[in-house]
Amino acid sequence: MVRMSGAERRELLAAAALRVIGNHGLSQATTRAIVAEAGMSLASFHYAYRSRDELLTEVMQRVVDGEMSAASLSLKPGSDIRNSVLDGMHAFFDYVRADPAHERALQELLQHALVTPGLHHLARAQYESYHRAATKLLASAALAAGVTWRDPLADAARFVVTMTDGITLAWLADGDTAAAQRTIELAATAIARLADPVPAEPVLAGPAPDSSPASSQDRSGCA
Amino acid sequence: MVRMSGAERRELLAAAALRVIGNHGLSQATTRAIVAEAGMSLASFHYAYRSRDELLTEVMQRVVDGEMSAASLSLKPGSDIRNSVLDGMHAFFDYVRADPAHERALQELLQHALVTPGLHHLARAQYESYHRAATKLLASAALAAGVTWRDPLADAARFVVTMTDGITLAWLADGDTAAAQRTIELAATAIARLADPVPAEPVLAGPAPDSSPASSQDRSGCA
DNA sequence: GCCGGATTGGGTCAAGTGTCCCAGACGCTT
DNA sequence: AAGCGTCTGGGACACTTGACCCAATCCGGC
Repeated sequence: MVRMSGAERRELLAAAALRVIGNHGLSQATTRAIVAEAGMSLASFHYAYRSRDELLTEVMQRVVDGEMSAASLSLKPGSDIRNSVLDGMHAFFDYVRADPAHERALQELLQHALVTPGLHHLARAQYESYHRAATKLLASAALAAGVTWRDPLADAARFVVTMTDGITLAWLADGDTAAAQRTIELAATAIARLADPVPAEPVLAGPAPDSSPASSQDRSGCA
Repeated sequence: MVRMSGAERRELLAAAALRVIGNHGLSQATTRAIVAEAGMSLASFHYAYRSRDELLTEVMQRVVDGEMSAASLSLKPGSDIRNSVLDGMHAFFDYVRADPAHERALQELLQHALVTPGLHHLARAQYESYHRAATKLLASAALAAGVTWRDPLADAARFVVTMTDGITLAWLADGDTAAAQRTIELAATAIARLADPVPAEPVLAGPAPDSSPASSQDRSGCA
């Protein structure tokens, strides 16, 4: 097999690990299964990582850093806050549907972090990054739509992540896309209702925040 | 060790399996770990179950049947639909907080069902039972509060489960009880807003539906 | 062209795992 | 008391796993 640097191999192994976890579960993500998925040998694995635990910890760290996160919740700037949120949640859901194995992998890693001594902070960090991403998007959407959030932004962000998590879990379980989309409608309404219109006044023109669905940002959805 | 019937032993092993899964993850739920938790020997295990897979499948089936489900979402009949929903969600959350390992076990089993050939139907059945329980509770609450649900009951129920799932996941990750309780407030408002008051007319007296928090019913919350 | 660090393929080992087996004990029925 | 079905403790076996090892190869720098 072609030689490559340790850093490159680490990335390929981390990506292979996510695919094996997502398709077969964490139990089946043995070192042999991961190197087979990556097209490598065990020696290369241990050249790149000291242990399987080190690989899993790095995969989780990369998820938290956003390098391997799930769908970004994004919003299209628009005049109507509800449509903005709705568009963003649909884009998020399209991403989930495009790669459900990825979502399952994130869930498995979250559970692993919750029960593994010394790793709980990664579960917390994962949700902090989800909440941060949601906070940014809600701030951008509010600016674009000319609204303010009545509740603290952190609470609204948590509310958004609550819904994207719940929508994802139910859909992974029952595959009912139409029902999930109806839930998204209800969720968008609920989120939009947290907003108040800004009193009418001259709007200061400025560039719209960059929040395209294509950007690979921290997600504010489910694990 | 005291002798007992096969049926009794099956129940004890299933309960022990849930505890091991919740505390250490599915990977660590080996036959030896489970019998140690149950205070039995391997021979007793294999007297009760043909294999580890059979035990796990039965545990999941029992979860679906509600025998080992999570917190029941319950509602206190009241005049105000929002307070009814709020009370119920608080009761649900209290139950989650009382035994987070149980919630983690349900999550692990759900993920296992999602990736294991032949078991996906159990994941679907699990959510169907959650949705059924939520549907029943929403119907009872509406009757008690003198409201109707604008949207189809199935959609409202799915919305409820979406929120209880999301609230549970975020709390398991970051342990922020106060934030979770603020999310519950927002969720209760969002759910209550799906209701319309029934037009004023003589109310036909009838027994209030049994929906006490103590009853061990199918949950309508997270996996 | 040589050298040395980087990287590799293939193998090995100890530990753990799921499953199976068996002699023995227990308890109920006759 | 005997017989028989049920249940048990302890052990064994084949397989898998994570980690480690080593000779060999590759490739960049000098």
